[in-house]
Amino acid sequence: MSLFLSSYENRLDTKGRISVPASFRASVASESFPGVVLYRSFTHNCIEGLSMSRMEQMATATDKMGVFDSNLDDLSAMLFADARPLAFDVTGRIVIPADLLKHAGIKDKAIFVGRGNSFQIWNPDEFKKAQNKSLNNLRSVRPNLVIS
Amino acid sequence: MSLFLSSYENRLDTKGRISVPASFRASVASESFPGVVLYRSFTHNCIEGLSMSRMEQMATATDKMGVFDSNLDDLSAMLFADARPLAFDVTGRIVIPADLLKHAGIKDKAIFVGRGNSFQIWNPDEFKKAQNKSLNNLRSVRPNLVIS
DNA sequence: TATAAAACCATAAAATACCATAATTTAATT
DNA sequence: AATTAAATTATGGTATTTTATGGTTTTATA
Repeated sequence: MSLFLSSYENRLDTKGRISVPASFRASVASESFPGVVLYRSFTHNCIEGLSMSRMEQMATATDKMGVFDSNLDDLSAMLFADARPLAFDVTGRIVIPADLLKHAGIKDKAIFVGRGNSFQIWNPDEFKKAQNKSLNNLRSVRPNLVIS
Repeated sequence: MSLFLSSYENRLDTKGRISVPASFRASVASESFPGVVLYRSFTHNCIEGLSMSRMEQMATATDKMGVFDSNLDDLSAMLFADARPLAFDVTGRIVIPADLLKHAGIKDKAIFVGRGNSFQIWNPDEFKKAQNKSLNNLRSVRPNLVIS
């Protein structure tokens, strides 16, 4: 799976349909499930997005940790229960469920934001605000990302 | 077998019939047994659900762990003794046995909750409570699920 | 023969597939 | 470099299918 990069603002129609950016579609083009998996972010007012194979990796990871880990129980309860597999239609659109839209405060416009191995969907205005906040944090904290 | 994802609230009719969500039916569509296996959860007031092939995997797993682990013996005794294979009818419904319904406190509504490689069936109100609890736990503990 | 279980039939609502067009991007040509 | 042509992408509306759910009839069982 290639990375989700860059940001794209698209419009929702009356049925809640929205085009997934062509480059994001290309990122999951080699997958067996032709679509994406969405769920409500635990930490932000936005929607998280993943490929199905990534979701399957998570299921495998939970298996390995055994049935009786209670923290894991909570995590998978939230994640798998909330996850929505959404297949692309012929033109590359998905219908974002109403409760996800509500969680992210999305009405008629949404911005798809690349996050590498995942992506997010935001209300465009909310995203700008959050991004400014992040930028200010970065300027004061200056965390270090170590490669390899 | 594809993952059980998302949550679906359905109604029980006067005969105790309830539709298994179409997407869950699709998850077991390639199986030789056209239905699911249910048993009472050991940890929650809900019903656990699996595909038949997953049940067979568990049998294999218990075998591997040896015959002389008494805890495991108790576990598998409960599990296999309590498990009910339920075939779908033509429209994709099952009849959940009365003792399982009682254990989960289900009357006329039930919610099917995806758990990745398995699923659960809850009383909708009880599930909301349990999910809120999980969310609070997660926010304080922040467990880390490491992939690969 | 009474009772429960399974098969059968019907329908409203929701989800999905289909078709058409506008806008944008990319490529080709002058 | 500017203009045109072609291809891709985004968007809008409609038609069809699937799904959930209610009820009835038939078959099995005690």
